[in-house]
Amino acid sequence: MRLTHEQFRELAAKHGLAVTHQRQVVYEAVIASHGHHSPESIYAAVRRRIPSVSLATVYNNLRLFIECGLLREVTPHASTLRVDGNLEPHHHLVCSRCKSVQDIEGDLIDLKRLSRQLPAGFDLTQPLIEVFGLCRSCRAKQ
Amino acid sequence: MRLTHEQFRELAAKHGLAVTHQRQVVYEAVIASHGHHSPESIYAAVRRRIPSVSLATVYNNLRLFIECGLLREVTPHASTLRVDGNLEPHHHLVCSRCKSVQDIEGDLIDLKRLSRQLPAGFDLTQPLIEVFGLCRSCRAKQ
DNA sequence: TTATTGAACGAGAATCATTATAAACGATTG
DNA sequence: CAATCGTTTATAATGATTCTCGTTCAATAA
Repeated sequence: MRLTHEQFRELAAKHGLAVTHQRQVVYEAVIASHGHHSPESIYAAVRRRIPSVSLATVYNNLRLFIECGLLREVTPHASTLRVDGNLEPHHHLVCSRCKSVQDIEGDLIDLKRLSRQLPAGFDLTQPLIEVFGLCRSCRAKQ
Repeated sequence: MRLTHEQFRELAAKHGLAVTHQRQVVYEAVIASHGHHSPESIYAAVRRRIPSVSLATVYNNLRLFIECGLLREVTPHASTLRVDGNLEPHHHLVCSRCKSVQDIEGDLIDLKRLSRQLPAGFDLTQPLIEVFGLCRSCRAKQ
């Protein structure tokens, strides 16, 4: 805990973020709970240390941390359902900023190597792969 | 259009779906508009042919088509935000059914080959890759 | 240390996408 | 023709997320 404490102060300084108690605790809650967590579950953890915290504060700080690169977003798609009628094997190139999706053809992946690394029982029925980055126009805007 | 007409009747027969006018038109709207579309935009397209259609019908049928495999879902994550404090390079294995995410290590991808296929201007700042399939427990339930 | 100021916080309202419910409809079968 | 079953419609409900606004706090300089 001491470590993330220091770590957060450094990161905050580097990104010009004010170090508030709430931010510190939100950050520590994410780091302490390994895995991929929802705002609600982080809120629950933070509440144990700051009972008066508000859910909006958790959301605000998670967004802020993601934007600064202190955290990664594990759900980088558009927030509404998208469908694709193309059932041919192809992969997706997703822009982390504007959420646009482009198709790419070709075998990008070494399937043999991948299957060796898969955890037992995971079934790659239709190996759709998505690669994330910045699209041309978002990169230009930066 | 004639083609998707036939195509849909065949697909519907194969999956035991009733062929209703609304379904036909929803399916055709998705296929006709190449790309990755939201329920709202499909609704708009369908309305031009069936002004009385309801948005719920569009949602119902998109879900149905996805479950049957007539369409692919382009937003296969949990519907709530997830964050990850692990900034080390790693990739994700996502279960298309329960939306769980596991980490995998290793260079899965041939970056040289990938960069050759990238459209101009796309920036792979942090090449996070996600591979979709069925996790062990969802496969067991099938 | 204290005063100042802009940023951050908390509470709750508002918004938006999606799903559930119930009534009406339509096709099919007896 | 009546009964039935799945589909559609309209609308209500839900759930996640963002916004608003009054209050409080952290950073900075005196």
